Amino acid sequence: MSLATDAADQPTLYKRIRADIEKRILTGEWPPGHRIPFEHELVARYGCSRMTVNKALSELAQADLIERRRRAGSFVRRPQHLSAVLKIADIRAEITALGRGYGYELIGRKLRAATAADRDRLGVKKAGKVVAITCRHSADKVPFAVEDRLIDLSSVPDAATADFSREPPGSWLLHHVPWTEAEHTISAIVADDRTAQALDIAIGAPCLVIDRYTWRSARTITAVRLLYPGDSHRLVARFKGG
Amino acid sequence: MSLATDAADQPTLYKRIRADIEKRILTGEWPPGHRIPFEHELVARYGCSRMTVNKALSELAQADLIERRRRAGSFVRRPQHLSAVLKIADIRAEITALGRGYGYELIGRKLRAATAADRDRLGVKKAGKVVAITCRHSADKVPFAVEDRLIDLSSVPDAATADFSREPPGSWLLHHVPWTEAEHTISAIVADDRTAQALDIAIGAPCLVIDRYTWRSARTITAVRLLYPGDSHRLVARFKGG
DNA sequence: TTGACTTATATGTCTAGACATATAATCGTG
DNA sequence: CACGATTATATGTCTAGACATATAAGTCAA
Repeated sequence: MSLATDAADQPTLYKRIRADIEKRILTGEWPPGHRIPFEHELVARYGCSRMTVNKALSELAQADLIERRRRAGSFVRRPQHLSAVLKIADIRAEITALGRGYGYELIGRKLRAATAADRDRLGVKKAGKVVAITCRHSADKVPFAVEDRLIDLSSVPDAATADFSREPPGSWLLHHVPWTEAEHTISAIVADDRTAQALDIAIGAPCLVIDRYTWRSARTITAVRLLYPGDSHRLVARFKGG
Repeated sequence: MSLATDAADQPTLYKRIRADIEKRILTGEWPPGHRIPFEHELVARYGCSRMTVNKALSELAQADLIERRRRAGSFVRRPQHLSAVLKIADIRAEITALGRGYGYELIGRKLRAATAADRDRLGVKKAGKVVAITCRHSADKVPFAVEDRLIDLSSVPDAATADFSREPPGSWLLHHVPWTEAEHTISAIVADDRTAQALDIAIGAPCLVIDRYTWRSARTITAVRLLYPGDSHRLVARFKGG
């Protein structure tokens, strides 16, 4: 997101092209919806090959600054305001990567015909069976997060027989089911009786909540709610422009 | 971020390569620090040109999943754990985009020599003056968030004379100061007396907290803490694989 | 042992083409 | 005029090279 355009900072051509366009977008000179020049126009303007321009535009597209449409051109996207993007990952990998000892406990597992609440939560009209799983993840024996998950068995039949007493469902799903879309919601709640006990915190203590829904081409796979102790666990992200 | 590797879903080669590597990273098969195969090895394995492999790896690097080092190779990055990436944007634009009426109130503004706490919060050794701003954003007259901000005047001298009684400091900064790096931390707290009053919620009610630090090439620009009512406001992100 | 120099190598960027593909725009027909 | 078929075009992907550049690793001298 650098605004610099001088050759000293942007030695390479494609970065300069990218930065030039980015600047016009960020300053509002090219508002959302504005069509940016066609590749062949930029090729002419910068006197380079199409691949160089394409690399610049592809990166802007990957960063969601522009949207590219075949035959139509490339357009400035509406800014994603305060949208949060959480990389999908399973908690086991997260804790292990922190160099802490990972612990897992299956608290409950139920296989049942989907109730109205289940269908609502999964966002499906009619559902057959679902698996409901509650489990706890800990780091160095300290409760790290509690997980409350629903898996749609019509999308993932194998989940009916998977052994979740040893492997966390998140890890299992990541290995067995590819996903194409996910949605995250972050919010905050105060711990109720059950949550407080599971996380070993006081009733009324703040909790960070992440709700994640995962789809595979319009089929719901799973809905999961993760509860973290809000005053100890923090989600940190650092990112760079340029 | 799809994990699919079948040709039906991943028609193009570079996406398949990217997905294959991503899967190994996300499942933990290739842990942080692991060196992924060299470009020429992937070229041999997939039987394609180097540019195709390079495009796959470049995108993974842009997504911060891997780090590329000349002469050394490409390495799996430490996951930003459950890292949250919040696109920088100001609340005014966010509320307006939701189609709701934006309201703004400056609660307090102080220009002062930086105290020890200020320096600590801004992460600077010695600082001259700072501006401390407290304000409230509302959507359709309902409190949306309270903002508590510190601006380093040695980095942004103009902020001393800016009129924050009408324009929110976030919007002002976005228009006046380019940033190169930002860090976000998300956590949860329960509302204290002052927060509860500002957000018109009960004391002890959950609040979502976003702390944001912004730099411009190693110079701290601003530190801001945003408090949202945790049970009403939600940060949502939807993203796609592929 | 240490520091300076050299070399090998993996990535970084770029080219001038190619064919594929989605789709906006046009044309033709009922 | 409405609607289906055709065409033109911008992007999507890919190739087989090229030279640049940062740097890990090895070499050699003080």
